[in-house]
Amino acid sequence: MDLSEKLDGHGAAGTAGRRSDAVAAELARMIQTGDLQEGERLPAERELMQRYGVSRTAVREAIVSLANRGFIETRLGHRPIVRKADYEIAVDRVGNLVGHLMVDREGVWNLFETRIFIEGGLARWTAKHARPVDLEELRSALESNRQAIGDPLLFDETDAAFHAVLYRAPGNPIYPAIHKAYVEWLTQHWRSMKRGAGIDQMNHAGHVAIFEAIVARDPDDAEESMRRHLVAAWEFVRSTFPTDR
Amino acid sequence: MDLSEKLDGHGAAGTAGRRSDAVAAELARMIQTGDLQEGERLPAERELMQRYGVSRTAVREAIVSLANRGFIETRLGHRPIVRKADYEIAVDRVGNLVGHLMVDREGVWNLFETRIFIEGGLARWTAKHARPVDLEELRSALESNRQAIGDPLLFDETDAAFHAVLYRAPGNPIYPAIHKAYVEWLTQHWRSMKRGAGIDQMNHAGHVAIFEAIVARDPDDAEESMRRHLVAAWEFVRSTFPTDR
DNA sequence: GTTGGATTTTGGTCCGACCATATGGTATAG
DNA sequence: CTATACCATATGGTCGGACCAAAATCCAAC
Repeated sequence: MDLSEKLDGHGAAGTAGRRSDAVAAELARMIQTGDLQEGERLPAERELMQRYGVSRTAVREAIVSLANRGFIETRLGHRPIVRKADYEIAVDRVGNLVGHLMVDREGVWNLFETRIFIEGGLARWTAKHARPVDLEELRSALESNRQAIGDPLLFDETDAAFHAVLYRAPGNPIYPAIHKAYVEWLTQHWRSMKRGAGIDQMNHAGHVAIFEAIVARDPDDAEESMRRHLVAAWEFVRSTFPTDR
Repeated sequence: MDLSEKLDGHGAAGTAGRRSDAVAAELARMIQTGDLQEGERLPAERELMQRYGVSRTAVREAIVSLANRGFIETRLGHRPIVRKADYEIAVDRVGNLVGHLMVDREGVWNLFETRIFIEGGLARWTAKHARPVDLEELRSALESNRQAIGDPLLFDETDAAFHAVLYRAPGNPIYPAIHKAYVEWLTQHWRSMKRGAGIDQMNHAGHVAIFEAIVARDPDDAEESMRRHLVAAWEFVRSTFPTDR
């Protein structure tokens, strides 16, 4: 097939956009419809150029495009491998796009504010709908967090794990993907904070308050506790910016 | 400069990854640090190949990569233009990554569920913190929506505008970007629904209930009204899937 | 000063070649 | 017979030069 483009000799961009875009679109379609299964190897470049009647250059640029969009994975000396993007990869990619928006206090605040919003809502949701198994997970995560007080690295880890339980509770894979992004994007600011031993105590206390509100099935209290917990955390994050007002 | 890579003759991938990746990384850095300002034109390909000591092929692939990531915008016969990605572009890009997850009912439901979650939270937030000007905007949007009953296209437009007010209210640019994505991603399913005149009536009634709860400053009622409104809408979206259970 | 065509710039494509890595099969050593 | 070293091949990565088409620019004619 010729991509339904009249083979107008070799040379410049035809009347219908870039050749490489046409190839990329065709391959992307095959991936999305399942003609090319996940994990399968893409045809070799030299075969694709014959199949679609374009040069290897065009094929290569199409492959680069697909790779950048996360549809395939390229390794040197190896045929590209089909990789359907999931929510995590997708959200991950947003990160390197808006990285430049995360350099000043306003950009980070915008992100952090959405976190307060979402986790507040999650705390409310969990207080209302959590199953016993969710509560048990939460209790367990809280205990691990308590034991980690004093060990900065371990505390951060168990801290994230505690919040992760809330993101998992609704059973929607989009939430954990968002949580992963929050952790990755905000982690650098978190790390640059010098923090005394008292900070861990305070954060753990926040977790306790959230947990207790949830087991008490008090949505309002759960949301408010979460909000207080995160706003307190923000005070430290914001302190990492020189131009504080 | 030579990208700090020993110019190991022309030929295959050096010891340090692809040449094009190195060029892309360097240009991306220049964009993020502001050495290349928004709207500015990138140097010509033939100049970049000299400046970095690589072939035009490598330069081109680097440019393709940057374009796919949204850092630059390419037009035929035109130098690429620097375009720093904002929240909208970023969220937009997630769409074409997870497009394949939006083909079955489960994927769409996961997305729709997050919409219910977020808009429920927004309704609650607005009921609690809305300024008079927000309420006025909301009232105006509601009136436009009422007048559009019967005109399918206009109704959808005013419907989205009504919800948009809620996304704008917190003053965080991330929320409108998310709303835009919801509208774009779910719009196709929405369109494929044949709907009688009564549906508009029902949806408008839902908006009225939400509005009244907000002006009454009743967060619980606002969230619940929004939830009912969206769950009802979901019933129609789900009907567009053949494998209903 | 404005307009319209010729020239220059610049991106898009093709071709053929070469190198580096990865894979697999084969011959050789144990 | 097994295991290892080695070589042929497949495949991706890079280069250089060439040509085309669209856009931008320049310049002369009006």
